[in-house]
Amino acid sequence: MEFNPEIAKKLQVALSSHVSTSGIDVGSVRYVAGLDVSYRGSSGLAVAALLSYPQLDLIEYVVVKGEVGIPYIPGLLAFREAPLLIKACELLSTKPDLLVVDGHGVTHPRRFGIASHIGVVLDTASIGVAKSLLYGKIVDSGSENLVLVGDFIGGFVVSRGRKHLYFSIGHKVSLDNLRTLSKTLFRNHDLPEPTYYADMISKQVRSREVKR
DNA sequence: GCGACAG
DNA sequence: ATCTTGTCGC
Repeated sequence: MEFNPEIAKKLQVALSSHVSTSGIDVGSVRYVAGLDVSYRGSSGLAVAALLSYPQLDLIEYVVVKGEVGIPYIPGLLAFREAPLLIKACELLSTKPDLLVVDGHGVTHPRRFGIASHIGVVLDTASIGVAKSLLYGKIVDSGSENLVLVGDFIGGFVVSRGRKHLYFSIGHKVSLDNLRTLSKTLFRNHDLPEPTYYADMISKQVRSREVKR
């Protein structure tokens, strides 16, 4: 059976009802996983980097390689990347209390971006961190640039270095949780530490394979 | 119909 | 995301 974009969209609409925006206790979070994928043609390399929280030290990482048969279609990114990322996540020896995903959560046309998708599938709290806006309207509240999806606040913009990062609610996370995380997930880079590690490891493994 | 469009 | 060297700036 081939990939059907229209059916995929209906699936997102249906699954979006499972997203929870009620908060967790960030104070009890001990492990955070950063998720990212790099490519070499149609070969995807997914990385799940596990870090301690709030120390943010790298504890372990899992790399999963596989052929990606679905093309990138704005709004349907999860169908291309989530399968490999979920596998990598499940192979971690310790279950993360929070997932930091490359991309958006509820700031999505059907309120079900890849961060929400993975969070719901793994029944784990998650947030999305994207480098550009996909959907929603930016509104300056005076203290922050919020991302509105309809009349719902799905996230906000974080200025880090010279770039803007779009933090969004994924699953089982509240706006206040997101605010706390946006201030405690950074260390010495422009990206949240979990994302930085996942991204770094992914590209490192990829270039290491090109040489052999 | 036109433009926008995560990675 | 990826193709790609050096270079400008904090």
